[in-house]
Amino acid sequence: MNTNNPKTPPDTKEKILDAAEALFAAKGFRGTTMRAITNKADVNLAAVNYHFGSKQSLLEEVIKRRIIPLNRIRREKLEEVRDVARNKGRTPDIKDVMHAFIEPTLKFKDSSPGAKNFFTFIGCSFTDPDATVRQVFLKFIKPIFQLLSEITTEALPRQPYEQIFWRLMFSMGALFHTINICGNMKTGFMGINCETDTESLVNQIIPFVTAGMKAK
Amino acid sequence: MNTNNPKTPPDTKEKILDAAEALFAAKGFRGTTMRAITNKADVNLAAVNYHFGSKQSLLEEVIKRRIIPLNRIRREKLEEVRDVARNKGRTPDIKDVMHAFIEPTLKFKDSSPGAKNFFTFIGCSFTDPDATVRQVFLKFIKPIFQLLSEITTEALPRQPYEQIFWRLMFSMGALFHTINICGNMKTGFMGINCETDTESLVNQIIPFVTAGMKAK
DNA sequence: CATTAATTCAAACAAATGTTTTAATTATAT
DNA sequence: ATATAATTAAAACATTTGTTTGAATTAATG
Repeated sequence: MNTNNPKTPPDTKEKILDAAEALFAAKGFRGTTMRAITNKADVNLAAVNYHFGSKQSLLEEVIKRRIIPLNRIRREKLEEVRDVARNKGRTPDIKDVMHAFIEPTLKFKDSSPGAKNFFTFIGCSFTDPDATVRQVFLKFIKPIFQLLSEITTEALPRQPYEQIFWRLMFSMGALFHTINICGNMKTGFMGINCETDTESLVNQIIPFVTAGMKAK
Repeated sequence: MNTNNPKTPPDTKEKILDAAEALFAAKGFRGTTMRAITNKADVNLAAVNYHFGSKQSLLEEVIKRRIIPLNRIRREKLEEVRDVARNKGRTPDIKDVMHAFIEPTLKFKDSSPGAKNFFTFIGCSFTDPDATVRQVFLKFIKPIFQLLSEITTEALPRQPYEQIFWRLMFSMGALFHTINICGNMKTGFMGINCETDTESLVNQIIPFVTAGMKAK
């Protein structure tokens, strides 16, 4: 058995994960067939069931592989903002809070070639009509969103929780929609080249959501 | 032939449209089978192919039926904001522009029982990984988005178009995400009852996107 | 080297899919 | 009422789906 031996060339398991990730991003979970995955990965059709058990289990592994490190980064950045503020005896700046969540999320796209596909997949999955996909994502997003909403509450102590909740939802909507546009409409949309580089995209979205969170 | 005779009880075509709409919203286009549609509509399996030709054509009819009247309302409201401003020799207020687009969109949900399902379907379709669904929606949304972006440019003449474009994207993201949450997470999410009434939802989102559009 | 375990492979499986067909039924019009 | 068109119905069709099987092959172990 080859459990991540760094010497050998791309594992069968890894080849499958990469292929599935790319196809899920392009065609969705339901739209991706086992045959498409195994063809792209250049492995036998039975390999997915042999190594992962089922298509559903493969989905979970595809998601886990990227979301766990991504969530660790987001958690670190969020906690840093909170701790720095606490040490100064202040409330966190909402702009820093938004930045701590959004920047690593968008930057994540550039971290590796496969991450870009995953990034696209995230974008559609949060609103996937198929509960199968949505629930797997929600399971991983819920705790980090919990932390985000706690720190946001500290940053905006005068706003009622319901308002904070909805404004965070609006911000997440803006973020996920952006992620999705980058993934799906590269060919341009309404006369704009959507291939804007990540840096300037962050610089666009942060002022928008910050102003939105502070509104009125 | 019964082409919308108001006397007869629900047409077969209409029963199919209603059933398909509800199922597309709940399970997505790919996740909905012809058998599920015809069972729910209580018609014969062959009825969809007889009346609509194919599943794909049915999809287009489901979308057209609601999006055309919805777009007419949005267009009217947007043009009114533009014309009122012009008659006063002023630039439109961005808050009014946002309101003209968002309010009828959200209110549309309450216009009829079926509209609520369609509403949910809109939410997922804009980010559907399946190009089939996305393209049908884009075809209908593009002209109205064009108008929105023109009037927004009049309202914010000092912002570069690229910035306006992205901020509109963020606003659309917030809106679609909200639509989707209302459709899919009725059971509550993060300790908040997402069944907020439309009126207060509008009152939440308008200040958010308005502040975002004006930021800096 | 021999033996055992792990992996790959081609083929087949059962279930589900959108669509078509052909006959029965219902409505419409002359 | 009769002929004609429109609709419904049950069954079958050809594909495609995820999964399983059992033999062949490769790698690991003694």
